[in-house]
Amino acid sequence: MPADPANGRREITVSDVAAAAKVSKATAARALGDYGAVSEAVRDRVRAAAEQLGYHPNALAKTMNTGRSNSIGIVVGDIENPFFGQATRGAADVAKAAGFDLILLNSDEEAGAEENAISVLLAKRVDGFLVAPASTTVPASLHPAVESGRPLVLFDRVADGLDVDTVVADNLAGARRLTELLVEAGHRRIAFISTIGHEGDYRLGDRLGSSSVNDRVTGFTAVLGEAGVPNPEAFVRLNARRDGVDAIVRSLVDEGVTAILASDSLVAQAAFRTLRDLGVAIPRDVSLVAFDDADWTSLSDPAITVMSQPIHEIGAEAARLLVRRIAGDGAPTEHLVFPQVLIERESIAPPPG
Amino acid sequence: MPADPANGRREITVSDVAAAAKVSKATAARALGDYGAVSEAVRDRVRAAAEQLGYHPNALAKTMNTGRSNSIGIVVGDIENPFFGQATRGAADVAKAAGFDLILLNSDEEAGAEENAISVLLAKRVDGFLVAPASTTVPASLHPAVESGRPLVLFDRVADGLDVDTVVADNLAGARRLTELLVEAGHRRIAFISTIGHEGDYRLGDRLGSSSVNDRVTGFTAVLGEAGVPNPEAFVRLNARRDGVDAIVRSLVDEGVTAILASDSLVAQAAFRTLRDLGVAIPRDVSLVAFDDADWTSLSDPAITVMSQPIHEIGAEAARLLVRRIAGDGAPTEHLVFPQVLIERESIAPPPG
DNA sequence: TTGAAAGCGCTAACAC
DNA sequence: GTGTTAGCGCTTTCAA
Repeated sequence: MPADPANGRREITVSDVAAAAKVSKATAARALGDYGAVSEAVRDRVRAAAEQLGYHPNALAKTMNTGRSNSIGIVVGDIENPFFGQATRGAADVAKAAGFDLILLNSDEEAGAEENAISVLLAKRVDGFLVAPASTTVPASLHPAVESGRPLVLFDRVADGLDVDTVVADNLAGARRLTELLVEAGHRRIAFISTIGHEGDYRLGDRLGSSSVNDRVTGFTAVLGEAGVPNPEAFVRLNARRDGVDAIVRSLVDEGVTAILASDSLVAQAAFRTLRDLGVAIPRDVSLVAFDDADWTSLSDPAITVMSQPIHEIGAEAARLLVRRIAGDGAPTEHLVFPQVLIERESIAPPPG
Repeated sequence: MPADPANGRREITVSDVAAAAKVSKATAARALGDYGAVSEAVRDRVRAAAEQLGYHPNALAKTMNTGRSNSIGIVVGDIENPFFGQATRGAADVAKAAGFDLILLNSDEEAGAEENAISVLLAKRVDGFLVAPASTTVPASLHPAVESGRPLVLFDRVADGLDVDTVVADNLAGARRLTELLVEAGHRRIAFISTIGHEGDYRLGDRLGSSSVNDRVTGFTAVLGEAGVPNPEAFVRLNARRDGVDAIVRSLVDEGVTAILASDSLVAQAAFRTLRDLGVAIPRDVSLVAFDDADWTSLSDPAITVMSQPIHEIGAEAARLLVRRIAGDGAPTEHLVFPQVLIERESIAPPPG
């Protein structure tokens, strides 16, 4: 007695409806599934029988035949992170409008978990993938998705050497602008903090595991270099997840850094707390800027100057692109880049002294 | 040529692997699926062939036979809301550990969308449902889920007249405590604000559409009544989504209210902004307290006194319960209630004057 | 327009 | 331990 969970009842099938309506299974299926040709009379009769019996179509059986599941797999770093919450919502709305549902998996930014997620989605025969890749330099975990032939759209990050559609924000320009603001205010000792993992000290030209962080670091060090700051790479602090933002900020303050650029709002939040606990005044003692217009950044005292990204739209656009690919759009690979917008608030001041 | 998307290739099946390994389909399936009895030699041979051919199991076909899809449907109000982000993450982790994936749908707190979501999940033959019901007084949209015989666990809210498991926080006690704090500080004109929809003015005994908000209002008015405040129900402001928190707060200030209890952190955030824009000092002119320890509440100036809920744990526990039910646990319906914990900060002061 | 029959990829008896 | 044979619930030829 398969196809039924623990409880006793058997699901109503097309056969049951067909029998009740006194037509063949094929005809009942046509009437129920809205395809092929069915006379109006028969159609109504079948529908009535279905209603009467409480028929619920089995989408899985349909998928077995058509090869289409009407589901999209989405792999995010962590759905609890507001960034992914917003992107997922944007994607969900577009997907739903196009008749797709989302199967959601968290990767925790780990390649292993990501590969696992892809494999689960592959087994469930999703029609396409939406992923914020954990590693954009070694996107091996994405290969199975690519090889499956099902469309894959990357969002928030691009991946090296993978010919797939991507939807990201202009992190390079955003980082440049934020850094310029700090430099113009007179800062020279500016630190960049990110949670991204990286072996050893950061050196100019190193490729970071996330293309977006990579672009941010590149923009940051470039502007610093142009401003005549020697060894700008020495101001890049990575591995903040492992080492702790708190510890990093403390040592930065000791080292006399006068400004901090946080790579995301979670890092900024931790840095803000540490500075406050340390009694270091923002922006009088240390200036602080960040990416993402998280809600707290406009509520804190002082409010934080941020580079805002159209997160919702990035998710939505990625889904739109994916839906088009699923529909068979064979246009060349697209790489969409959304502009970021600066929101100036009160967290920048000239360096002290 | 079914079972394959737009592109040309055909998926590798158990039959292909069986042929390559020169065994029967059944044996290949046993080796691949890790069930039944297979000799080690054959098992290795089959696995090697599978690897070689690039075999990926079709979970859907498996579901057709076993009746188990290893997916759980989760219906939340809005995944962009931090509350649901956290609860979903809690649920996702437990689900994954038990071998289940999540199919995520947003209801926007509308019964229609919720019913739709349930029907989609039913068609996809999820093994169980996790839902934060849009309406707990008229849970009609949940009936199809209940009738399907597949387990359903409600979280954050209970539903009237539905014999299903629920996992919620103790909103009544939480609201009482928060209100007591305000009363003890000397407040008498205290307003309660929620986005929940309600026809006409709130009257004592009205059942609100969300059991959690209902409990909060009940606790709030009870404490006010015990403190001798006449007509406490007059201080309950609902429909804030429709009318706007901003407009409500402005009129409240005009009416000389000296304290506000926000039903959730999103309402609190909007209220905080309005008070700030109005130049009304918190807590000197108006005290403000809220539910949920959202990150901004400890970063704002002043930091907000809140009633914190174990959101992550609520999601996790709901998933744990559901997984047990799916496994066939026939124990009586459970109603889990988690305590809320008060976090005192600086947003309460005696009323002015 | 309708029906009969085959088949999607897998599991589950049952026999050997 | 292995193979044979039926299905799961649907769609899809192909005839009638």
